[in-house]
This record gives sequence, C-alpha cells and structure tokens, in this order.
Amino acid sequence: MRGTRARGATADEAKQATGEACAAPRRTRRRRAAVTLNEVAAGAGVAPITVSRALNNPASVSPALRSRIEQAVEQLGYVPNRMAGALASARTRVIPVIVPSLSNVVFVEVIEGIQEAVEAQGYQMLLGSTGYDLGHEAALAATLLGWAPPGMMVAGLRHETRTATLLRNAGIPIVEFMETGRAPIDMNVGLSHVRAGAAMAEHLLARGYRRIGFVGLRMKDDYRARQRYDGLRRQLAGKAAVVLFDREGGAGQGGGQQVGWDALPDLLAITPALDALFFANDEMAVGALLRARRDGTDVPGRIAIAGFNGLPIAALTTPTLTTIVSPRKQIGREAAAMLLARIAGREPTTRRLDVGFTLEAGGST
Amino acid sequence: MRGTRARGATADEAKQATGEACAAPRRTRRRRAAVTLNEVAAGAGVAPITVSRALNNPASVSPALRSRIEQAVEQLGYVPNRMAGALASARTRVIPVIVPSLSNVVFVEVIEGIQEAVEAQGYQMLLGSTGYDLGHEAALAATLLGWAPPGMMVAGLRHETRTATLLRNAGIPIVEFMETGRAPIDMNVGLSHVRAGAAMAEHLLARGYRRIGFVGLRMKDDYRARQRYDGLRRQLAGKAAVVLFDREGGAGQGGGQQVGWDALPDLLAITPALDALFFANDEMAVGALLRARRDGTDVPGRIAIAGFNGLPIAALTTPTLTTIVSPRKQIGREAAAMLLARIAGREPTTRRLDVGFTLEAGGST
DNA sequence: CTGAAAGCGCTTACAG
DNA sequence: CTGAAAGCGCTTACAG
Repeated sequence: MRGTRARGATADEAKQATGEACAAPRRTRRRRAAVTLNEVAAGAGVAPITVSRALNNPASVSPALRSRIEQAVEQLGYVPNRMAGALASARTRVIPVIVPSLSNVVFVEVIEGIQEAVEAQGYQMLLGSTGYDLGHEAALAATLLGWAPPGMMVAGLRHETRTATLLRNAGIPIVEFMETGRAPIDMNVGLSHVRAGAAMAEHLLARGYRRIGFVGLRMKDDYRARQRYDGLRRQLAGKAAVVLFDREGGAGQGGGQQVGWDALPDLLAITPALDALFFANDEMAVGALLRARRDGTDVPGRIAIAGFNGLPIAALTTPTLTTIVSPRKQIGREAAAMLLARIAGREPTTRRLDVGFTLEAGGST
Repeated sequence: MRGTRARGATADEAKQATGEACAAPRRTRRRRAAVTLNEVAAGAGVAPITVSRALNNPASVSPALRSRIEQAVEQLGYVPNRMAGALASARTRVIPVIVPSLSNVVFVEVIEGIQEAVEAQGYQMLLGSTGYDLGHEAALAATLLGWAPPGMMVAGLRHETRTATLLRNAGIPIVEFMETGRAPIDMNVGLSHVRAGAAMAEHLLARGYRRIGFVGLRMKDDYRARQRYDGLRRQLAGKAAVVLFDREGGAGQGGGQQVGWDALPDLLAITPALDALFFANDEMAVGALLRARRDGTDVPGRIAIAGFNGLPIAALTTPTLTTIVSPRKQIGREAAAMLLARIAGREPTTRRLDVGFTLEAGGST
C-alpha cells in the first residue's frame, strides 16, 4: 500500500528534478539533498529497480536501457545512497578494523596490508583506534557493529568479556590479528611473542651475555611486550640474570626514541653490571643506540642492544641493530584474505595462521 | 497506509523475539540478524518512538519509562542500526578523511589530531588513502559522499576538477588540510611550503653554503615537496647554485631512510662540489646522516644536511639534524575544530588558518 | 529482460 | 511526556 503512495509521490518529485513544469507542492519532510534513484529512473523512463540492476549488475539489463540509464546517471550527477542500499540489502561494503594506536608504525603497516587487500575487493576500511583501552575497545566494537559490517578485524586476542561476547554473537566472521596464543573468537593471524622473546634469549646467551635487562614502555598496557619479556625470562632462567625496566613517557610518533635515549644512561648508572639490553621495540633501541653514539658508549663492548620489529632503520645504524623482524604487512594481507574468503562464503585455507618471525643478528650484540 | 501494515507485522515479530509463543509463520524476507528497536519497544511495553527518544535524548523521557527501556535494551542486547537511523534522519556521525598515504608519519599525526577532536564530539572517522593518485582520490570522494557525511576532510589543495566540483556541490562543510596557498573549496588549515623552502634557503645562506642540492623522493607525486623546492630555488636565485635530485624507491614505512642512505654517496660522487643537501623530509635526511656516520663523512664539514618535518629523531642524531618543524597534530585538531563548528551550525573563528612552521637549526648545518 | 509491491529499521513532523 | 502515521532511498522476492 505504502509502496503505491510513495511511488506516486516520488514520481512527481522526479519530474520536478528533471525539470518538467510542476506546480504541485512538495510533500517531503525536509530539504532534498541529493538526486535519488527514482529521479534517475524517471529521467531514463524506466522503473527504479531497473536502475538498481543497471548499477549493481549491468549484465542483467539490456544494452539499450543500460546506456539510457548511464546517461541519466551522468547527467543528473547521481551518487547512490549507501545507507539506503545497506538497509535494504542488509549488506555493507565496510569492514571495521580496530587497533590500539596509530602512533605505532607497526599497526600502520598491518593496516596498509589490510587496506590493499580489502580495497581490491571493493570494500572500504573503517578504522577505529582504542588508545590501548579495552573499555574503549568494547564501545568501539559495539558502535562499529551498528554499521552491520560483513566482517570485522581487531588487533589482539585479549578483550573484555563483553567485547568477546558481542563479537561472537554478531554472526559475522572475525579476525583477531597480531599475536597467536590463546583460542581466537573466530580466526587468528599473528606470531608468538613468547617465542620471539625466547629466541632473543637464545641469541644473547649464544653471544655470551649473562646480565640482561628488558626495557618496556608502559608495560601495563602493552601485553604483547609482556609476552616477549615472559619468553625471554623463562628461556634465561638458570642461565642468566634478567631484570625488567618499565619506562614511562614518550607518547606519539617517534616518542619511543626519546624514551630509549633517556633510558640508556639511567640504566647503566643504576645497574652498571648489565651487559645487554633488549628493548621492547626498535624505536627505543634506536634511541639508545643514538645516545650511545653521542656519549661515546661502546656498543656492544660496554652494553649490547637489541630491539624488536625489524624496522628498516635497524639496518642503517652503526653498529647495525639486532632485532626480530615481524612480517607486519603480511599479517594484514593474510588477515584480510581470510576474512574476505569467509565473507564470500568460502572457507579459508586455515583459520589460524602463525606467520612466524626472523631474528636478524646485527653488530649491536 | 503502509505504516499500519508494517507496524502490524513488526509487532508480531517483536512478540516472537521477546519469547511469547506464536505459531504464525514469519513474513520477513530474510534471516533476522539483530534485535530491533521495535523488539525493545515491545519488551518495554512502549511505542518504538519512545525507545528512540530514550536512546537519543534521555531527558525527554520520564525516568520510569527510561529505566524500563534501558533494562529491555540491556536484556535483549540491542545495538541500534546506524544505517536505518542515518537514512531516516539524513544525518551520519561519520566524517571521512582522505589522505595520500599512511606510510608517511606526517599524515598519521594529522589523523591522530583529527581523531581525538572528532571522537570527543561523538563522531567517527572514516579513513581513505589515495596512494598519491588523484584519480583514486576522486573515486574515494564519491564513494565517501554516498555515506551522506555531515562534513569531509581532505589533504591538500590540489584535486582533479571533478573532485573539486563534487565536493563543492555536496553542500557540506569541507576542510582541506596540509598546505596553504591557493583558494580552498571551503575551509583550509596548513602551512606555506613555499615559505618553508625559502626559510631553509635563508638559513643555508647565513651559514655560508653556496652549492646546494635538494633531494626529493618521487617528486612527480609530491607537489608539497615541489613547493618547498620552489621556495628554496627562488630564495637562492643569484646568491647560490641549486640543483634538484629526484630519487626513486623507498616505498613503505621508513623507506625514506634507505633512500637517503643510498643517495648520499651517489650525490657526493656525481656532484662533489655540493656543500649542502636539503632533503624533502627528515626520514631521508636521517638516512643520509646515518650513512655519513658509517662512512666517516664529516657532517657538516664535508657536507651539510637538513630535513623537513621536525621528527623527534632529528634531536637525537649526532650531529643533531637541522629541520623545519610542522605542527602536524595541531593541523589535525584545528581542521577538525573548524569542521565541527560548521557542522554544529556555528561559524569558526576563521575559515583559513596558516599554522606556520619553525626552523630548528641543529649541528648538521 | 523488466516491473509492481513490500519492506529494511529507524526518525521526523504532527497531535495530544 | 507519549504516540500513530508517514517516510528516508534503496533492494528482495515474486511475477511475467
């Protein structure tokens, strides 16, 4: 019933929009912002559904109508209303991605991998950043689900219970990316940060270091750094002394460098017996390396320095920085591939992928 | 008419969803994905519109009903469908932001500034990256406008004609951020890259350099770097020799460092008379500085090195790097503030803001 | 290949 | 403070 009435009204409107004289008062509730599909249909002299088909599945419309419709679209400057389409079809081409921070290059690289893969399939990425706050993460997940996405990606395997419940009950494929370890909500791509820490322990032991410090930045928030520390500590148990330093400060892009710069002389003064420092990330390690360079501190003679992530700059310092390379862009691409497969109704090769890591031994250890 | 029918149907559905026995066959077209506002209304024993009010403007509903509704929302796990809300109200809380790249920390910092400001007002940022391709930018702008956003932000003042037309005709506030210079579509926040280049010219002249090279990376795409070069060249005219080097490669995060690292020995070998190099950004300059350190090249004795952006690492190298600091986070915040003011129907203090820059003279020149 | 009808899940505008 | 009606701009499901 409403269909009939509504169509009558919109047909009139379409005539107005396409320029036909019409003195009937407008019945719309508010200002008309944009050209609609009905107006295009009127312009092309076809039914709205035909315009819809011509746009979404051109092959299903005869060439003659198709070209008339394309012309009307062009002439009227029609831009489809995504909200209406999404509401009617119960489908969106938007994939939300939740990360803890954009200040950390690591997440940005994963995001780039995701974006490339997702855009190639005609999807759009909706980015949310939690600021390492799991409460904020929960709120963000709820809001983003309101966009009825076909799938969702979230960094990490640790969430508040309500977040996990919400995502599990959303009935869409979910990928948790960054680390492996515990059971995922649905799918998982990442690497074992515990094993990465253990690998660094083995490396430092092999090079003869026995009094080792781990330097973290706001470890309370960064549980992946805690996992690396755990791996280091367990692997060194009984073979070398380990001490944890948890530093503050250094917000924003490149902030970690300043923290490493400040930390080096502090730690050497307080615990002069240290012979090696494993920094939670390369930024901090590079900051320490630059500080050693300025102060004339011998690396690795006085103190060995290692980092984590495998940023390009690790290969450019003197000495080069020992680090663990994580395949970040690959994580993004694989995570997106898994999700897109499931969205398309296919089963991905695997639902849990460990992308591994590589220890690059440099001159700094 | 339709309203009556539809409401009859949905009332039945609501009863089913809330658990009342009902054998009538479902009339819906497809699977029911989520709890709807109608179901919450039925659960709380009120009209749907009252639920809508309780959610969007709690003060307009009596405390008694409000708490009954809140309880129903909680119990049913209701998540509002943003698409339906947006379609009905012709308003979205999503603000699209278009940048050329996420690999460049500079854009990421601007984005962070935007996100903070925008989230504080209850808006969500929808991020699009063009890969420095203005054709892609046009497509992205069109798609994003389909979400009927209340405003939009785009990096840069240069776009294809169709992009500018599309944005101008969208009837929403637009902020172009990053550089100042030409007339904006609507509002503009940034700094003059031409003047920044000229400022560096003055600095290098004052320090006695007379044979100066500008090193860019894919200058064809990076017109802001070209503006800095133009400013440098014009300011040096008649006072010093200038030469432009346009390098390739170095994609992705930190890629610029490798380019600077590779460039330094090349340039010194080919044009040994050079006495100063102004790199298009700090990443490249740091790469060159690290190369000089490894090769034992004296900076600034043999060659002076300067960068642009004012990244934190510029203060940590030995010697410290001369650079131009751009207030990136401020650009993001100011741009967002302007846009939000206009969205709220207020007039911002100004529609065109030059945030300026600061030249930090370091030991590298 | 084309179309008339119905509906997606909300909010606006009008009443009371 | 609360509600019945109508509509936002599309797509699905059913016909022909």
